[in-house]
Amino acid sequence: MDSFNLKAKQKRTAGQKHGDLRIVLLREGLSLLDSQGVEGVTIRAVARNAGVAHSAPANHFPSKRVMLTAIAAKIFAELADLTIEAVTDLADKPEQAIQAFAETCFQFAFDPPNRYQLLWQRQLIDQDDPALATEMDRVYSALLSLLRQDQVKHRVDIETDAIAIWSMIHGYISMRLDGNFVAAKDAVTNLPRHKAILLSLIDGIYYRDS
Amino acid sequence: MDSFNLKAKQKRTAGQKHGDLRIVLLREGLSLLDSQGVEGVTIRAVARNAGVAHSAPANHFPSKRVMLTAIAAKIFAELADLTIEAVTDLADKPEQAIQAFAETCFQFAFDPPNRYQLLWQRQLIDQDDPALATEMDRVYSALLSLLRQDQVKHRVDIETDAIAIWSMIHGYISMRLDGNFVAAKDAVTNLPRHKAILLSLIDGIYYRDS
DNA sequence: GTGTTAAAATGGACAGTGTCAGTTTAAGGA
DNA sequence: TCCTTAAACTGACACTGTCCATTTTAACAC
Repeated sequence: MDSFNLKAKQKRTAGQKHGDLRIVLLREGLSLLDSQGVEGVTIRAVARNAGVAHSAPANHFPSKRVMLTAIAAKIFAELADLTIEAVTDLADKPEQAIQAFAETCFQFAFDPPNRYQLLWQRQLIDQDDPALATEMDRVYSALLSLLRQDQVKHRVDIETDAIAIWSMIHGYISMRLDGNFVAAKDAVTNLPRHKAILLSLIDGIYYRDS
Repeated sequence: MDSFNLKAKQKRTAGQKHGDLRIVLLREGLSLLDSQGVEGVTIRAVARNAGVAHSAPANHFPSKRVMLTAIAAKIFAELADLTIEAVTDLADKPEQAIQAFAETCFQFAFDPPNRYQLLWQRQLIDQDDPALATEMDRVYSALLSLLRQDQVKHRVDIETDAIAIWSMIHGYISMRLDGNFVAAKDAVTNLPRHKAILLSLIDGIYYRDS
């Protein structure tokens, strides 16, 4: 009933009913993504769940594409935070760092299973969006700097190694999310398959020419 | 004007105006996929291009999903033919065979760029469709039998190696098609990057423990 | 030839979508 | 107190996939 409420009021610009509809819309969009998949995230459904008119989101997102891009940026930011944290303090153990990086991506992609897929749907989001690109670069840079820090003589370009690692991680996740692979253990190593597939690649990178 | 025409007529069932609208629809659908991407493939657009009413396709495909699945099966069949042909006569040269298999996938995915993507859109097609699954298995089996034929002692399960190879191929293609990677040459080997990324993996598979 | 029949093609309708236009509401500054 | 302006509203539009009743069409039995 005093300065606190006053401040809150002062932050609201003219015409606003919610404190900040944009934040509410992003939250409801993410909720719909988790519960119904990306096709459940319609402008009108988001507006319904937020309790506003079907055209209210247009004031905050000029198109559905922009709204989905904003949701994807949030998801990317979370992935970037997790991967960067996972490889911290593993700079001198590149093989472990690669495994930790990959493991983080796997867990992130499989746990709430609809989020990861949105990140790569070019028809739905604008991958040139600056906010999105920044977060995407943070993930890729984490992997790249991890390879730069170690002392191994790379037979191919460091960027090629990074692309190889990322391609395998992303490819395996994509196939799993599409339902083409199932979670399984490798028959020889008894490791979960997502760990086992990295073995050959890491061997190829770190033990070649030896 | 004789038995040949008669046979053609006898094949047509009652009510048909086109010789076989189903085939025409699949052709127009593929054409729209190539020219406008998967979002251009609407039932009504396919019907328009085929010169029939918007509801005519319903007689041949009970839903859009089924129609897209049929298109995807055609695409998969072509990929299967190409990959199987590519590894023929390379049974005793597994490394070359992997490269040939991968190269075929790359070319197929990049040349008309919209076809490959449809194959993995679970929201759009039914990957449990028998016709589709059969063609999908032909591709995977080509890779799997290629690994089974050679005499290398695998440190991991053969299926794990197959999944690793396929994950990398599929992951790289996906990222390229999404616009996240660009065609480039590896700075060290001077190979196209899509060839270079396979090097580490093949090294890891065929030269480990040596 | 003449009906009969059943598949195929038709036009119309429906709910849902993204987007746009015009209108109303409400907060903050003059 | 009035005015400005951003936000939210109602309503409409074209488009989509899907369903419906109807009509057309070609093969078959007689």
